[in-house]
Amino acid sequence: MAEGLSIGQVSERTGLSVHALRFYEREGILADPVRRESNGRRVYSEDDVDWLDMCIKFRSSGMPLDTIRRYTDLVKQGPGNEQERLALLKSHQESVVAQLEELTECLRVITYKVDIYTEHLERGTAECLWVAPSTVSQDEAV
Amino acid sequence: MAEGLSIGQVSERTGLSVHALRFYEREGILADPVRRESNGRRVYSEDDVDWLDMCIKFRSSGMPLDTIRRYTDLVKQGPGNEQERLALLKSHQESVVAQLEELTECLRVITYKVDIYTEHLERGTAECLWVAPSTVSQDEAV
DNA sequence: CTAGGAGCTAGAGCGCTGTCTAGGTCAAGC
DNA sequence: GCTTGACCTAGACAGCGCTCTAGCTCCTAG
Repeated sequence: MAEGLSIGQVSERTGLSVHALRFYEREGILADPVRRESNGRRVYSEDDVDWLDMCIKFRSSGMPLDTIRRYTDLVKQGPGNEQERLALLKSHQESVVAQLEELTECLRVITYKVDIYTEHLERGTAECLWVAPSTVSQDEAV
Repeated sequence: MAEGLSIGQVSERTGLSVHALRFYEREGILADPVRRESNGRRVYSEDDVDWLDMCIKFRSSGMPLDTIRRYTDLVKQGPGNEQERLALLKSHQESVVAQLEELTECLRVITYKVDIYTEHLERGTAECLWVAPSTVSQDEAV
């Protein structure tokens, strides 16, 4: 907070492109409308960076910008709507748990296939034709 | 395989829309070009459904259609490229593991926030102004 | 004989999330 | 004075993954 950060610095620190940073601001995803220098350049605070980091977590767990904006609005409105914030967070939490379950199941299937191919290749090193050409679909219908 | 399935039946069983099924076929995502009845209608086999189920697993773990098509092509080519198939599967497997890690970290953060709000609300049931309006940003810079 | 319903193709359109361009300002360094 | 580089705005464009429409063919039931 001592001096404030330029958009370029924030881009480096968050990993978001400067384009994305301006885009997020237009989309109302930033807590405040972002302070400006006299010349119109954006000045970000450490708090802004923290907020962005949280938004990145939201995004990368599949929360749409729309929902992030709704959450941002709730926070902007100030105290009194904690119930709503909590509801939003909880619902996203559930969605993340569901995603984790689905991903885990996908991983199970993929790992099964990886194991099968690994085994096949270990066995038939020299000639890969361990299986008759006509049985390819069965091979793949694992 | 006794009689074969119509696109509508496959849609029901896989959860993909008929639009999506035709789209996937155009995109070369199906093992074979899908048999047709004399009148041009698609006839799917159980194997096709199995293949689609696997594609759904791929998709829902973030594999782009492009990559699914590459994998499909490898299988279409028949035996001899198992190394490549395995490489593709392994790389996707890694990506899924990475996603799981990221999601887990997101969940950690979100759960932390959920817990904080829950605690706050349990404490200050009556008046929600347990925190001064000016400290909202700190509140949110968790 | 007619209406519905399922299917077909080709291709347009859409929602989301950015990314990039054009055209400009400003400040610092050579 | 001139270049360079970071920044600005408004708005066009892009990629992905479908989704939908138009206009058609069939088949079946009433």
